[in-house]
Order: sequence, then structure tokens, then C-alpha cells
Amino acid sequence: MVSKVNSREKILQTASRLFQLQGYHGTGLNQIIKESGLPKGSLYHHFPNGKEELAIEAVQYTSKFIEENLQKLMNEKEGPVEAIQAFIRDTASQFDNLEDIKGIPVGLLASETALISEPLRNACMQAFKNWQMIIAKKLIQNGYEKEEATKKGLLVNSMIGGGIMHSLTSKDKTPLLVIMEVIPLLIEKKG
Amino acid sequence: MVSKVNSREKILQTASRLFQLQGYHGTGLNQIIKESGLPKGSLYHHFPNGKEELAIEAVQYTSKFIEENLQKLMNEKEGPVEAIQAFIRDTASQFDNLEDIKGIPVGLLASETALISEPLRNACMQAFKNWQMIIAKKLIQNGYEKEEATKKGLLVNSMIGGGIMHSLTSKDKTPLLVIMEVIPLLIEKKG
DNA sequence: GTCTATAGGCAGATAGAC
DNA sequence: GTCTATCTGCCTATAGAC
Repeated sequence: MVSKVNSREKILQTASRLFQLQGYHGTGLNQIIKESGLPKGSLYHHFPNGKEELAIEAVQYTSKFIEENLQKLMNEKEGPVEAIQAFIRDTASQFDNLEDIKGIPVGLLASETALISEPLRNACMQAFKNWQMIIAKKLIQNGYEKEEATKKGLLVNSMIGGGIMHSLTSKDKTPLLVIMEVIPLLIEKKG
Repeated sequence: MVSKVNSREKILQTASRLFQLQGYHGTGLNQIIKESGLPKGSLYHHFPNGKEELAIEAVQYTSKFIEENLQKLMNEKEGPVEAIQAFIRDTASQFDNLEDIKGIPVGLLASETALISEPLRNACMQAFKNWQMIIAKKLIQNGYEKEEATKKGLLVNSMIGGGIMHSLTSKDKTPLLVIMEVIPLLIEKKG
């Protein structure tokens, strides 16, 4: 049936947005069903293990969205520096109006749940690793050794996460833009 | 009375630790009073406006602790690079055993409450600004222009916040240590 | 100022009709 | 598969005895 996949997708979409902005504990199932327009029974039909299962799938949903964007930029841009800077610029532009946020990395949820739910922590960690690998792969294609590329991928990932946190707190994209500026200092040209 | 200031201090200390680790929504007043060993009436006596007021003071409590540590390192070390690296090393070492955490910057709480409480957001922002200024001041003493020093202070702040987030999620201090490694690339010697 | 008991509301989760 | 009504428990907050 069509309505089945649509309702599941609708819940995931709504949950992903709310979890990104409000975090795990700050987002209630009642808010998710209210905003998605679906009844609670539908949520528990699609996610029988409740909130934790929904959050894990929401993290993966967000992660996939970001992976696609990131990979697209890696393909479009010639060098890794330009690609990473473009990704940060895109992320920063979302802070112009936070209401219709599309996809920001899952740092808030990750920090919140790292100590209380191993499955959720693993989902967040996997998301981080995927982004890291996309960056590292591009660096390797541009002459980096594998080990150094992996490390730089981790570094860029952490920096973007911190920039988002500061931009969110100050309601100002400057922190992210300052990070964007220094990327060339960290990712030097090779080969 | 002595017990008065002690009970207030005890609540703040417990609340600060729990808010840092579990966030705002993840930490209940019941847990705070249980761990601090004080009755709920005492909490509301010292913080009549409830949880939000307590969280604001807890942020300031944590912030002050970090300010003192950071300033101490700035005084001890000759150059800003060494001082910043020492601070990151100290922060990273707390991830060896998270149970008795002393002070990690307030990123989790900041992200969670940025969109729901202006007073709390302002408290977090003020904390960030104080740390930024301590770093900037040291940079100015070492030959930096004021504007550039302020920008680097913001950068270092964001990076540390992101490193903490990643270290927390991966339960591994490597992300923070990678950030520590690249500080010399970002803070070059002047004068 | 200290402490207990409890109010009032919302959370996550479930039962069961359709 | 869809939807509503409801349970249980925890949350913040308060009243009021001592």
C-alpha cells in the first residue's frame, strides 16, 4: 500500500528535523505525531520499539541526507579544500532561517545519548564515520596517504560539529565561517 | 549559617556535573537532589525560579571553573600554542574516566537550550565569550592584532567544542588530540 | 531555613475497536 | 494497517509542618 510507506517516511522526516533541533529528550513523541499529522498507533506500528528505535532510524535518515550532499560536492569540486568549504558554506546558510532546517550533523543527539543508549551512540558514531570516510576518500584521490587522510577527515568532522554548536548558540553563522576560512591551512595541496 | 552556603554550593556542584554530562532535559531535579543528598525544598529555597535558574547558575559555575583553569595555563606557559595545547590535553584526560568529570565546556546544554530559553542561551554565550577573551588576550600579548586574536579565540573555542562532542560520542579522546596537534598550524608565531 | 507530601501535567507506552 | 482512549510513571513545582 502506498499510504504505508508514506506515513513511515513522513514520521521519519518529522522526527529527524525535530531531533536535530531539539535533541532527544527535548522532543516528545506527541510533538512528532502532532506535526506529522499521524496518530500514535501508526508510529508504534512502524517503530514497535518506540522512541529509541525511531531516533536511531532518524539519525540514519539525516546521515544519509548529509552523505549524499557531501558526496555530491566531492564529485563536483576539483579539490578537497573547495569541496569541504562548499559543504561548510551550505551548512552555515541553514542558520539564516532555522525553521526549515534540512540537515545538520547529529551532534546534539550524539552528545545527549552517548552515555545512555549504546544503540543510539553507535548509530551516531556510524554517521560520523561515513562522513569522515567520504572526506578521506577525496583526500586520498588527491595524493594523501590513507592514515593522514583519515585523520584529517576526523579533524574536519569535529571542527564542523563545533562550529555548528557555536553558531546555534550565538544564532550567528560566523563561527562556521571562521572554520571555513582556515580549511586551506589544514588541508594543504599534495602531489 | 554555614550549612546554608554549603547546601547551595553542593546543589550547584551536583547540578553542574549532571547538566554537563546529561544535558538539560536529560537531568531531572529529582536526580540532582538525590545525588546531592538535599531535600527538594532546599533547592527551591535557594533557586526560587526552579530549573531554569539553577541551570543558568550551573553554567556560570562551570564556566568559572574553566576560566580559572584556562587562565592559569595562560599564565604558566610562555606561548599561546603551548597553553592552548595544555588545555586541550587536560580536557582530553577527563575522558579517561567520565564518572568523576570536573569541567568540560557547556556545549551540550548550549545546543539543547539555544532555541528554547533566551536566558540560558545568553548564559552559555557569555561563557563562550569569556573563554574566547582569555585566549585572545594571550594572543595579543604575543603580537597578534586584536581582530585576528578575537577570531582565533572563536576558532579554538569552536574546535574544542567539536572535539569534545566527538570524543564523547566515540568514548575516545583521539578527536580532541587530533585537534591539539593542529593548533600550531593555526596559531603561528608572531613578532 | 529545612524537609515531606503531594498536586498537576505531560511523557512514553499499550489495548483494543475498526 | 489505522486510529482513539487510556494506563503508569516521572517531571516540575508548590503547600505547609517544623
